[in-house]
Amino acid sequence: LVPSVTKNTSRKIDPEALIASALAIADQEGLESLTIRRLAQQHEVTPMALYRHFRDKDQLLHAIAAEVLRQVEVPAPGGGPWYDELRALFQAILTALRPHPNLAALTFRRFLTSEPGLELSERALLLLAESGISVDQAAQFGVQAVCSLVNLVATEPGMDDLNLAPEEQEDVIRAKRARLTALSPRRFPHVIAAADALTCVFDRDAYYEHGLELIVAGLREVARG
Amino acid sequence: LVPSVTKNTSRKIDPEALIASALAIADQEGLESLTIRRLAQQHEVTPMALYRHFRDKDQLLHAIAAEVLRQVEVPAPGGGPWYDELRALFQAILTALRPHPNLAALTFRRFLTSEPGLELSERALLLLAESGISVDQAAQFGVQAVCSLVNLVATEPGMDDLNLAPEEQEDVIRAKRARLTALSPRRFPHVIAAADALTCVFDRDAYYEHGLELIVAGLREVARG
DNA sequence: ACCTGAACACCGTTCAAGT
DNA sequence: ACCTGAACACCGTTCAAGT
Repeated sequence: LVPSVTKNTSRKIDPEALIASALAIADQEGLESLTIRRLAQQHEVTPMALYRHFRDKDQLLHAIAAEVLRQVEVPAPGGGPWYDELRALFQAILTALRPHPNLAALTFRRFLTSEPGLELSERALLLLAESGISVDQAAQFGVQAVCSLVNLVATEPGMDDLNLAPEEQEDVIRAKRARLTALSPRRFPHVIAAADALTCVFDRDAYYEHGLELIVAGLREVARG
Repeated sequence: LVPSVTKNTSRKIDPEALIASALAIADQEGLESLTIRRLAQQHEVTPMALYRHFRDKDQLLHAIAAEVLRQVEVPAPGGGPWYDELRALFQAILTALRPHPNLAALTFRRFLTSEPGLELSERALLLLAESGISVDQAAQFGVQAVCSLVNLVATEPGMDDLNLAPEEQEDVIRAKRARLTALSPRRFPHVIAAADALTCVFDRDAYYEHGLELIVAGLREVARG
């Protein structure tokens, strides 16, 4: 299913090609399809050959998560108030994460354990420091905000089974909506009324815009004291 | 390691005891230790015997997540403003989740697919409707807030390896902190300054209080327009 | 109705061996 | 230095059989 971009004929593994196809597999078939054996097979190599390049599977996941974070194009400082700068930074992170919804959740733990993640964390903490809150509060709120950001992508409604065929995907969404609208209107009137929005995102850009606004608004408000 | 609370001598499976020990295993040894085979062994029964009570593993996970949500003691309506009522509801959810950090993340998907989850969702959506935002926005913001809530518990710093011995846990935290403080002070001054708060929560109650405040403050602010 | 036993198709990973 | 082959200790799950 996944087109092997670089057929390996030389029996030599290119570590960069390795994480590239790892990314491709996870994007197209889901994280559970990304296995050592599968990846080895795609590179026409023994599973054990990969262990020459990655200590274990966790390090492979670390590498692809770091790769996604590396693709964030950190905006140049714009001289605006801290919350506008922070919103721009978060926006850039969202832009990098959105093509990889299956990997988004994976990146969270790498914000403090990878080079590109640390770069982003440093910048976020700097901006939060400008807000006037304490260092400890900046740390907690920053981590919480980044977690929300990541989960905005990872839990986008209707993305649970992104690895299915588009038509099959529609069926799943319709089924979910049906289960909600079939509930007792006496007990769950608000759930029923919100069934559409709870099961599917119509305007994706608006979803991310509003989601980001909720995060930034919260930070602004707690910073005001 | 896990004391089998109910030794099974009758070769009959009690489904309630099943999910009880499933909860115990996940709590004490982590979600990856909760396997069909392990659970069957603890009940002195063949792995396949469990399939008489659960269609597959996902349904087992659903059952234990729903059980956690069932333990939420929904506060009685207090007549206060919507945000105070919502905070009280979220507070109650946190209280139920905190004893089960390894299961918290699992509950997110069950807020709309289990009886107790729907009860909580209905109440949250009702309160958000009082805030004056549209039904669709209430849906998106509600889902996002609940996700943040759940992740407050699931990603509490220093809880990554909760299944380790307390002393070993301290070592891990110290190691993480050391990796941060060893960074270049020129490139990552704010990360270094925040190293303590980024790796460990000193005052747990304050952590949850502030985290909850950030979530509610955001909702209040976007509701104001 | 409920449990057993053997088997299948997978995992990640170790270890010794090849070149 | 880098890859192979066989094996180990696991998974979830199917299927046919027992009682």
